[in-house]
Amino acid sequence: MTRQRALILDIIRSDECHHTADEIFSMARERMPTISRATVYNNLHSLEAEKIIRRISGDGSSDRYDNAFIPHGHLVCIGCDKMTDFDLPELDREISERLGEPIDSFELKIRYICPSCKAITAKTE
Amino acid sequence: MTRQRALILDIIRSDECHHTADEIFSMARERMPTISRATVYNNLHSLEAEKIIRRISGDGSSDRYDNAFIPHGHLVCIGCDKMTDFDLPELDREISERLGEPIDSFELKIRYICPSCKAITAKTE
DNA sequence: AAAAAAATTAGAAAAATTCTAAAAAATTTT
DNA sequence: AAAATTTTTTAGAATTTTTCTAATTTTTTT
Repeated sequence: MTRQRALILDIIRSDECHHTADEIFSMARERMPTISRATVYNNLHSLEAEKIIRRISGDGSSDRYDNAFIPHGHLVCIGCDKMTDFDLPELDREISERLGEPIDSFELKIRYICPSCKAITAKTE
Repeated sequence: MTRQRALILDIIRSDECHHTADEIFSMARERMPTISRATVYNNLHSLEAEKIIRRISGDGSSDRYDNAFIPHGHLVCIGCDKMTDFDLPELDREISERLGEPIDSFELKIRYICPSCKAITAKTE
């Protein structure tokens, strides 16, 4: 556990949003101006491999990183692109039952129109 | 519907595997040597927007494209990286019930150890 | 058939990620 | 605690992936 690794982990943990590698790099730079981009990528990979954080595939854009706690999915609004967590405490059990095999992990992304975008659409029509 | 667009769609439809944009470009080149990379990307984007095909976020690597028929998830083996389809005909209804909102679409990736990798692991131990 | 609109092309540009080799930091051994 | 070893970091180059641009071609409309 190096200072760089601790910093990267702290950035991911102290913020409920899911940041891209580049955002994490920029935020890390503010607190440690010599940190290298490669270090950020290296640590994101190793932290992911150790299941300390989770990678969320970017919908088109870059991947994002998430604090890996309880299993949950992600709601992505097709209007404003905002991403929010969606609790799914039973889904991993349900999947492995349906599959008949134990699973390692899952990633679920749900595209929908968020309440505030829905309100805007309703007003315009 | 141009010849290029038809070719790209045919490549995606005539193969059960899920290819990356670059693979689709290479396959398209074999059949139409003048087709441009930008055309492949443009068409993949528009076909996705029209919901004729689906994009599957790449687990680390490039995104892949899939024939968008019935809702299904993807099994990805953490041993050999192979990706297979996994039928989930009810999941979109279940999600929108749990969410209390209609959804546009979902993408589910399940990481597990496939039967053949499991057999190899069992043998080695 | 001419005009307008849309799509394609090739290549440049941008963005995202990985690689490399040297230096620094951390860990282990003596 | 010093030396040796291993691991990590650094900076920047290189690679990979995707997007953009402006000119051309194709398609559609008038």
